[in-house]
Amino acid sequence: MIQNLTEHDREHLQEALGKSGQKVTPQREAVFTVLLAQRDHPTVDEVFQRAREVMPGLSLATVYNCLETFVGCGLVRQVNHERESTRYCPNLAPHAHFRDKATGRVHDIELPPEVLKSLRSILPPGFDSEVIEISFHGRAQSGEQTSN
Amino acid sequence: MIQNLTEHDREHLQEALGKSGQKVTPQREAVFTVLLAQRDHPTVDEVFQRAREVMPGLSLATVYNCLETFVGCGLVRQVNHERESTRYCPNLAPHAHFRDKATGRVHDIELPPEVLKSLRSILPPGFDSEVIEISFHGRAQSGEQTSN
DNA sequence: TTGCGGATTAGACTCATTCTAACTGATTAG
DNA sequence: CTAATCAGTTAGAATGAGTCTAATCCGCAA
Repeated sequence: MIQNLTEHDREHLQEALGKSGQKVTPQREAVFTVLLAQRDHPTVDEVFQRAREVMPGLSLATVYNCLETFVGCGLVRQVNHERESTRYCPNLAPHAHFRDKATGRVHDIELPPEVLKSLRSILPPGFDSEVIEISFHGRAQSGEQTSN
Repeated sequence: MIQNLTEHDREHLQEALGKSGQKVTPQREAVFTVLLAQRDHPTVDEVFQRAREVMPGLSLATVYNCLETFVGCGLVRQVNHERESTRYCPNLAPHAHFRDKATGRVHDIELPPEVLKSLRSILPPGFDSEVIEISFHGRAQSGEQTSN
């Protein structure tokens, strides 16, 4: 189920962590592996359950720590929808999120550069934004897949 | 500080509540008044504090109830930023939100129809969205006001 | 006057997240 | 080699926004 990291992914992990003076640990590797293995925007708890299959001693606190670390060094994005539990997403390309009302599932929606640009353009002068979050909420015809 | 509702606002409240078979109560009036008096995206707790000045017996649970009711009948919008406490906004025109990193304050950003349209257009067929939330996070030069 | 139903209330409860303090294990300094 | 250090990990306690529950209130209809 959960593959090991490819050489490429491991390097990616190591480089990103290294840049902010942090190390690859077995726990971080396990959590990162889980994120890449199934890109369905898991919650912390889901990551925890999945990672435990591979590393039974892993603690929830560590999963929180790892995910926070990854967010800090730009390896993954947080996805929030209203007050539901935070989800995590290893897709770094600019994209929006669509939450399906019926299933609760989250889909990535590609965000073309020109749309992103037009969004940035609505900010009045003096406002400088680093992060834009766009989330749709509605219904997807069942079977729609934008898993990515 | 907290004015009474104008005749117009009271009618607005009554009509919106009435449409979903609910009544104007003193508590709902107080909470609505607070929302209109200071459009700074207050949290539930802030609404609670402010409304209490005018109606000391008011309970927190009621504030939660009122706000939920208002959201339900389209009188106000919820504003969420990451996992911070939910804020409430009586601005019904389509707009985005900008959260100032430094102050935590939330500003409304006008959303021109064509930008909204271009956003909708990125949804693949089969995705049908009722709600779009757009939030910026960054710095506003101090003094910037988009209070509205 | 009684009964009904929606609204309100205080306080208990939930649950995601954060905090704390102890522990581990690798690396460095003496 | 031994000790000190330090990042990382861990279990469990603490936090806090939000929800639930059960009792009460209140306006209205029978």
